[in-house]
Amino acid sequence: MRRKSLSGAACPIARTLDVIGDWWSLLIVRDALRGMRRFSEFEKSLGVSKNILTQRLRSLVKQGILELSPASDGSAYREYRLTTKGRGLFKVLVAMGQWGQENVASPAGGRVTMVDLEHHKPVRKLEVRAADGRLLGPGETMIVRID
Amino acid sequence: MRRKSLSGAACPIARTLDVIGDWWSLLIVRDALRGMRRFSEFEKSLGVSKNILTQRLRSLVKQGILELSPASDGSAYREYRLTTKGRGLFKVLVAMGQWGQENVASPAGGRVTMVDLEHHKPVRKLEVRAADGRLLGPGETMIVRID
DNA sequence: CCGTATCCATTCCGATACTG
DNA sequence: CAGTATCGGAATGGATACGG
Repeated sequence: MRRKSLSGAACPIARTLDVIGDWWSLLIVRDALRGMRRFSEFEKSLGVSKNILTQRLRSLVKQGILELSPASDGSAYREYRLTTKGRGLFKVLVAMGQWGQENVASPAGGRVTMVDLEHHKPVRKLEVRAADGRLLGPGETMIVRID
Repeated sequence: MRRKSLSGAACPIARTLDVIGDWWSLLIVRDALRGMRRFSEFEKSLGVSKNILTQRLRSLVKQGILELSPASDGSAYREYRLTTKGRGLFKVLVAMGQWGQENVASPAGGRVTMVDLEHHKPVRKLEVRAADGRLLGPGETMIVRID
């Protein structure tokens, strides 16, 4: 039988996995966040076959994570651009990247520890204070969203 | 042919997906973070068939995300407990949960906006100040790790 | 209760050839 | 360049029966 759909799950994590919980989607979003927009760019970066890439791109467009627009360089082709919804996955990718760097052996190095999601670039210095006024110290970790 | 392995990828996101980028692993980790430890608990919660669950649990143990220990209640069976490495995925799950709540229609409500990873519980009030001294305001979002 | 073993359907993925 | 069409192998997932 086929895989159960999680789209109606009460848990938002399950619903997220239902949308981007496959092998390629998040990697496509990662590349899109890096600025890739063209079919051939994704194809070369991922080393995925054309038919699979077509499937995944179509699915991401359908989900409202990517959208198609005319090419910006005047060529006859279209581009895949992230929507606001798609850019929201940046946080998920940052978390996965950090975990991977800390927990899965890598052939190379590099670290990003703080990221300003509004401007999509690293933050060098940041002061974080807890509710009781205490200043957070080295080693402490948080995910923060300002409301 | 078979799926390419991403285990040697330079990108830590790809390496992470190589470890937990399948349909069930993150949901098992989610349940483990909620306190589940027994085979039957996962089985009931996920509605997954026994053979698949066996496979996934074995894989997670092999990856060092779960570990087996004797049952704490005196029964003859074993428990699956998260390792430190496994608990590190908490951040990934929080990010996915937030994205799902904001971007995928749900049958129910509920929100968690700030989480203290050290104590694994929500934070009610938090003040965040950028490098230039500016106080972050409503709507701004960051992922922060104190170094 | 905690799996293992088997079977089957579906899906995924890669390779290749082809088209406008 | 950007796909579409088709193929086959492999992995995935579900159901069920069985065993310690």
